[in-house]
Amino acid sequence: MSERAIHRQTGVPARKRDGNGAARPNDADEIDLDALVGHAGYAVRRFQIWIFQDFVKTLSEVDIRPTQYSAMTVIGANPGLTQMAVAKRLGIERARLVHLLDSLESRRLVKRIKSKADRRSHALHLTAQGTTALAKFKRLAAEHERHVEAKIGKENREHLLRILACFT
Amino acid sequence: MSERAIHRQTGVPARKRDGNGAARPNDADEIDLDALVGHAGYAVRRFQIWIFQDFVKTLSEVDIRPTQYSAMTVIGANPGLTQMAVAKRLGIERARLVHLLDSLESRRLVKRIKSKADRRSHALHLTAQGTTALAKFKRLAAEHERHVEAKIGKENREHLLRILACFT
DNA sequence: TATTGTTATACTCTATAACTATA
DNA sequence: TATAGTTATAGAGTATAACAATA
Repeated sequence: MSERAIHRQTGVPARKRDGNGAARPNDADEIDLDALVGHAGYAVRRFQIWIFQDFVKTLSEVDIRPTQYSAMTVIGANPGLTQMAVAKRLGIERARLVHLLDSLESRRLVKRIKSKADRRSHALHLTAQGTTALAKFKRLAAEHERHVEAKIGKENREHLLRILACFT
Repeated sequence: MSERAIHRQTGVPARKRDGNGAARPNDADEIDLDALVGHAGYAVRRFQIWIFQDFVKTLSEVDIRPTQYSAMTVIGANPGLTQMAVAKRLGIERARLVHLLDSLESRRLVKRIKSKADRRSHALHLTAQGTTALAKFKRLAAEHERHVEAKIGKENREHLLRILACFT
């Protein structure tokens, strides 16, 4: 056996020459991220992917994704909002919100009511079923939040929320 | 003029009844985010969108997006990496990386070299032109990073990097 | 004229599955 | 049989533009 480091899982040499004159550190923990380590955006993107996947997994039994959850939460707390208001508040394209509400409405979680004051717009409400469901979604989302806490630490999570409060 | 609060920009009444019995706080700063304020994922998502857009805008003159930048940076610092190694290290699907490299290769920024050691794989390198270009991309990315610093503060940015270091 | 909701299009990104050529 | 790269597909998300109904 060579004196060269062997990858723990694959048993493949961690580094070798390929005949093109370049070292090939194809073992993930040896690859230099270079400038990326100083970019907040890179860390945030990786974190966001982790959070997204944990959220989807934790709420998989109710089949609710983050954007659906955020829309229902805002509608639940502010019954009667128009689609424009929800879209602006959450930073979602109004065209995108149409499909999102279509899916929630077809599941009888949300309803659109024609506004009498401005007949162009809809007043958004949770259905009775939607209200019950949202309570469960919130319990599962709180469980997801505990996963975040376990991953980065209680104080770090709270600090993060304070740092990013200006974006909400 | 009514005594009711008027929206600063639109001059539209901030709150009104729509005849469906529900208050409609359709003014963005009056809408209650409810449980969302306690979710790290919501804040992170909003932050990530802001960062993404600022990055794309700051690097628009060179037409480079965050994922392209991260791939070129890693290839530049680790010449000879295989596609699999880059994909795993950056958390990109290997199928997605194919198209990403196609576009970089067609712009003569990156080249694939058939590996002699394992003829299934490619060794990735920057071209001379790619090396020069990456230096400019890095200068612009540093400028973007200063925008982040200006937005959340120097210390908060550094703290954020430390908190999220475990995801890079 | 401007706005709300809608439809449509295009492009990015994520997530798979399957194919090929190699190992 | 397993892996690297590729191709293809589907769904989510982003970014536009245009249209009908209404203001």
